[in-house]
Amino acid sequence: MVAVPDQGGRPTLEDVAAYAGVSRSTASRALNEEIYVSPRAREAVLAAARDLGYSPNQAARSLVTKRTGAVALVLSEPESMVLDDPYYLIVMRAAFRALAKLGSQMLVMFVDNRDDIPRTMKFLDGGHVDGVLVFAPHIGDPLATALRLLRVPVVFAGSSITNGKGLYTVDYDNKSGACQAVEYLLSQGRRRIVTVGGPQDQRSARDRLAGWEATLKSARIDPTGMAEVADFTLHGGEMAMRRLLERVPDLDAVFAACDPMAAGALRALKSAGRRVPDDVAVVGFDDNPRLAPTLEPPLTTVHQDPAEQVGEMIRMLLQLLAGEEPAVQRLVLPVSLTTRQSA
Amino acid sequence: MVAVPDQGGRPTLEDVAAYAGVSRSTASRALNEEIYVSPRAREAVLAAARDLGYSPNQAARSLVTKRTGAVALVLSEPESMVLDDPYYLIVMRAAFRALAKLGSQMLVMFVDNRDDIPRTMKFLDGGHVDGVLVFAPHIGDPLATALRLLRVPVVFAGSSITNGKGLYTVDYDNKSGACQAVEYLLSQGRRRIVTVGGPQDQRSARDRLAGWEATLKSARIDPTGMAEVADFTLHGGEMAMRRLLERVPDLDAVFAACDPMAAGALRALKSAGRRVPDDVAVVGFDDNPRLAPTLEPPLTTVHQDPAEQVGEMIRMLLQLLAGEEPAVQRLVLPVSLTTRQSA
DNA sequence: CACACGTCTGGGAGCGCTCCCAGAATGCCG
DNA sequence: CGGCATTCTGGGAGCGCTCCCAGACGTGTG
Repeated sequence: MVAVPDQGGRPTLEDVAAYAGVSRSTASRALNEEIYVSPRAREAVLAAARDLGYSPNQAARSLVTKRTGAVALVLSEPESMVLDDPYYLIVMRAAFRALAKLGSQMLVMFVDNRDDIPRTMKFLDGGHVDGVLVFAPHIGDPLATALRLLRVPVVFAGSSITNGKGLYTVDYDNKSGACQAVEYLLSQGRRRIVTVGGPQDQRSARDRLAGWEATLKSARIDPTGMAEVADFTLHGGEMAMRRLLERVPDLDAVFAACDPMAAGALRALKSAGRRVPDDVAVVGFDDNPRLAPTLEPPLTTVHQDPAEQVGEMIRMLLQLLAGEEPAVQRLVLPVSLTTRQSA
Repeated sequence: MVAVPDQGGRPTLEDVAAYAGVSRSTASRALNEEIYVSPRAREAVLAAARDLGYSPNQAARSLVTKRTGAVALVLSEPESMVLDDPYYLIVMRAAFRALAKLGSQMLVMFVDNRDDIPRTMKFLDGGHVDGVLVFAPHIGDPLATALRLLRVPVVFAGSSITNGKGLYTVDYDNKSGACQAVEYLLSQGRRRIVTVGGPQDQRSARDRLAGWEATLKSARIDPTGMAEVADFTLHGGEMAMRRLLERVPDLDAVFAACDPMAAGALRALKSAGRRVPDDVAVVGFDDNPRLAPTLEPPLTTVHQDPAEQVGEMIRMLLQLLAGEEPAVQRLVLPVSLTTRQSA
């Protein structure tokens, strides 16, 4: 905590009341838009507040209302991964906007590693925030387990945390998205459909891989040896694609578990002399607005919107804060395929 | 503001004191690591706090100390620009870490457009934060002007805001960086040195362009027609490079005002059949750790570290909060060239 | 005209903490 | 053993706000 210089006596509610010639109670009522205030008094108070440049002291208010007006957004991801992708930036902005609309502030907390956990927990449990939104995509993230013990409501993104009730999550239907992608490829007559999967310590990556495999199997196609796993980056995707080209030279389609990896696959295919979509069809996952439409050719990909996800998380948190029980504890949002030129 | 369920009586300082068999004052002293507490009492209080799961009420503390323990990080940039670049993500993480070390929280606020300004101002002036860190790179940003009226200390990144005292900024020496880049190219025997400049509504872009121009002139080289301006993106850089290749076919070096644009230039040069660095030397600006070393060939670029900048901003804010006058109001950090293979 | 009822107002209490101050306990000196 | 500094302790006040309650109005009803 840092020192603070004298703020030169900013006006209090009492000052406003005195200036307006009413009592503190009436001033409070006027400012909080309550009923049972005469128009005359209300006007006077509002004018006084304006004249004096009054703004209420949040600490004093919190002290009695037991609300902080702040929600924490916790991002648990090693630094290196966060920087490759504007994903969290989209999430942050969406969360900020949605919370601002509710008059709440967004408190961002990063958790890089185990050492950060105690401090984070202590803070979150210290009554500084009304609720917590968590992005902890990695299966078995110790933070996620710890967060379950919190006294404030918590809503998780994704579904890496599985057991236990009183656990609230919002996730996209990753498996269904993968199924749709593969089914689309099948419907186009593709049969040698390989995949570039994501890191298997993440639920979403696993689900996408499972969706791909299940759909192939139900079409009586053997998926053995048709999958490579990479790290959700462009470079990783490119490398994985090269390995696939070597192992499955006659492949005619790729399902990549995220758009950056699809971009990498595209690059590998291009340098191998394969034409997209003529020789090989490519489908991605994310529909990243900065990436998918700008690729060459524009990418067919499974559409999802992080902003929507955050919105649903906040809606759920709001219900918990109001003491209501959300209709579903584990919300799964539908996804659909956006077709462009790559497949 | 959102509703909050009953928190089921979390323990207060009074509870801890009673449990430990001491007074509220002693408990407070023990918890705040003050002097004049007997070891016996301290132990008892600490144990009690642990047993009860006590954590102090921040609102109550703020009310008397006049400190919130929070610092706002304000990012004024239209949404579209933020997403291309992990720059702000680096800034946020660095700020978060530096503030966490001081026991302060980071409150992130995004400002997309004019409409956001009144709400932002109202909040910042409402005593919710102890100080404000601002990234508002665009010259004439109305937010920057408004922020000057705040009652809490403000430190700006960059130097787009120029007039007025009581104005605190931390910037990199953009002009010097550009000079170093161009001088290096000159020392390598390059003479036809073009530049891909950044958006000229940003001080940093202007300064880099000015540095390039001044250095050429002092080497008695006419810069006329040797500059193109783009939007700090890879794609913009590629387009600008193409225009330059058309207009200045005999160019032998490029100074790009940021790394993504240098990457774009590299791409344009490659597709034009120019070899780097044999035919054309390329120098960037930023030394983006995710980009510069991974390009083909690895990029020679002007090194700067956003984390260092944020660190200095926080240091300056700390001085202001302590009521001290910082040694310099407008801190300019030195930059230096990192040479790799592209030049 | 008494009474009830809805509208409006002000004062008091209290949220949980830190700070100040008076005083108790302790140590150490001559 | 008295005196004095030093260490430690507890109680009171008060930060600025919201909420509760008692009471002062006004208006309508029997």
